[in-house]
Amino acid sequence: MATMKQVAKAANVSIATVSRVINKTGYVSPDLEVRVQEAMDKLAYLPSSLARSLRMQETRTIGVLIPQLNQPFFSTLAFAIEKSLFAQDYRALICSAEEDGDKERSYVDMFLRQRVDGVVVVPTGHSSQTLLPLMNNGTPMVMVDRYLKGFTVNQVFSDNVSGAYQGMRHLLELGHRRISVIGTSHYSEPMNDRLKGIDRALAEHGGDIVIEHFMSDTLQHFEMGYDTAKQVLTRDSRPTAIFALMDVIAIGIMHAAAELHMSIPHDLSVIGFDDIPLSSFSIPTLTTVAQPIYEMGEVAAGLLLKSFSDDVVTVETITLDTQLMIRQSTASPQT
Amino acid sequence: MATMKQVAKAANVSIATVSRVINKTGYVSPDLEVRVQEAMDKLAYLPSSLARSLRMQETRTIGVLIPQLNQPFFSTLAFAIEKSLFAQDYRALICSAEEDGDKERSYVDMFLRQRVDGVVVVPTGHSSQTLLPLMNNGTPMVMVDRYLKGFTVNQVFSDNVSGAYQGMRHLLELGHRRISVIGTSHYSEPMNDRLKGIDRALAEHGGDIVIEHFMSDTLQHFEMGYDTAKQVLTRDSRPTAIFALMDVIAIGIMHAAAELHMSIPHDLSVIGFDDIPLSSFSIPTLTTVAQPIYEMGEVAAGLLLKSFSDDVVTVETITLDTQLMIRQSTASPQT
DNA sequence: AGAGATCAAGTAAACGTTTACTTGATTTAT
DNA sequence: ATAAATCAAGTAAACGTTTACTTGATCTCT
Repeated sequence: MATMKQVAKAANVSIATVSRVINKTGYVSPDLEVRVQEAMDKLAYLPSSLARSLRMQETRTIGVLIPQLNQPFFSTLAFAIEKSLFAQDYRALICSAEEDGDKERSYVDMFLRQRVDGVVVVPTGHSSQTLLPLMNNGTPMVMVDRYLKGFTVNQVFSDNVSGAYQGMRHLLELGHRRISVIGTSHYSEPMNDRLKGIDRALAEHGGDIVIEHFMSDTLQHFEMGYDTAKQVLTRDSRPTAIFALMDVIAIGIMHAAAELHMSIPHDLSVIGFDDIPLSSFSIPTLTTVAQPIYEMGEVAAGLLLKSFSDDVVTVETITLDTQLMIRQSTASPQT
Repeated sequence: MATMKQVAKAANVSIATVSRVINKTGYVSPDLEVRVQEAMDKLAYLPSSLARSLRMQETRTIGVLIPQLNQPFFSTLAFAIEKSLFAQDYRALICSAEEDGDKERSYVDMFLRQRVDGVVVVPTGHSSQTLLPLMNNGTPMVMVDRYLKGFTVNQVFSDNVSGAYQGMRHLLELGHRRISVIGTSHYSEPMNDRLKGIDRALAEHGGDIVIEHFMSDTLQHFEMGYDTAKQVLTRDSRPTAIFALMDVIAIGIMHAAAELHMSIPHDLSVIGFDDIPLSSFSIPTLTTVAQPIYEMGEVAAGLLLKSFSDDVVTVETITLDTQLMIRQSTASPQT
């Protein structure tokens, strides 16, 4: 790749003039301008972001750290963030920690070395230590989906408590009294909130509900739902409904039910959480609590970019609404 | 973030010594070394990749350009590439062109500005023009999955022809004679190869087969399969089997069949292509032609990195084997 | 003991930009 | 007509590294 110096020589001007043409900073006479443009075209010149970033002390790059990219919810989120950032002429460095604290830590290091202007992070939650270097460095940060106590940063969540509450109410209103909850213990704050919402619905309803929780920490969630459901559904007193704390888990559950020749929703109701695209195309379609995934990404990106222009440091927590999507996988239990 | 100069001052040595400690290049006496280490720890110093890249004329960054990240096949591929690169201490700049030539072009520009050391690309195929700047710049490149005529670069494919051939033979051996093929026309080279494999199986079999192709170019593939299947399955003479050229399409097809109260594989056989994780968990599980997605990513990354160390420029084309995964969605047709 | 070799550590140039400052020509005002 | 103001374009410093080259002390050998 050519350099500015070479362009300057080809156009027979100084490098300052070339820079001014590129960035439209300062007046350049028309004839010089065309000479510079022609030289750039001829040399297929594109300015070095490297040199520019070094000089400007700004990289226009944002670190995006996700716990697990091979999961529809997170890949959609990352994708939404990248898209929003790109539209504002920022790059995204998308990384997957794979629920591994060490990997997370090493990506944080990488962000610092790359001198990213900010980060959007969904913490693994393995340890709040891993993100501390970013805080100490004063790197602007937005946390999405999961939160970490002791970090006062911008945050974007969906309303997990109210979402789970709605979902549970739906099951209770259908008449279910024996219900299992299957979730993941991986960094459990949003999971805890969902359990909290479930508890609230139970408390409100009162009485005679038999409920059991199964929290596992397998990484492959299809399988996790499958394995747990197999176990739960082959016992003596099986539940009439299962609340899966993630859609991918629900898919695994439905698969297990099919294998056991149980028909959904006739023999078993299943409700999920997230509303990944697949949920509208599973068989049967999945009743679920929709998170506004795309919007979460957009809001997170917006919040971060806004914090760049703000001169005072403000910390915001934005909670987005969830929505119950009633589809085919839930019905009243057989009596 | 502190700079090397500040570390040098804190340790009371020259910046050259600091650099030598960091990179373990050249002998530094033990006492100086600990002083430098302590200074770095105290200042939480991490070297600037920016400055280092500028000076070294190497960024250890690879551009990864994918046509559509919100698709399991591609996101898995991107993920595999990132993982392989990271293990070799290279960063990945993952971008999704969303099957849009302009977006692809603008990411190519970004790669050049960022001075990436190489690229791994699955072209949208909208125009070979978009990738030309990379070629002209001499950026090392590996193409995966889709190919572009006129580009002599390293390539990694799976054997689409043979895969589709195997898939089609499977259907024919089961006794299907009326078969529909549903695929996407989006950059169609791999799709064409799959059709070629299908044709070969037909030719070999001879005679009485009724086959129809439906190639669409919708971006949301679940819906595409759904819409097309709805149309195909409600006609007078419906096929007894559908070959979906991608698993995501097959999912949509199965959903349409369910809505039409057709049982799979009893009333309709469906076979897919790709073997995304979901295929083992759909109901019924999906017979499909497996591409070694993860391996494709690893091989592509390896090929690129190898080309860095090679002094002579060689061009390799690696074709990986596909494998027929027979699951529940295919059976002999009712007679 | 003294010359040459060895080598630890420092100095400074270079990577490719941006931009404050300088320069010298042209315009404006008296 | 001349001094001041304006302004287009150029010069050079700075961003934070790496590394060729320099320096000066210590070691080795006769």
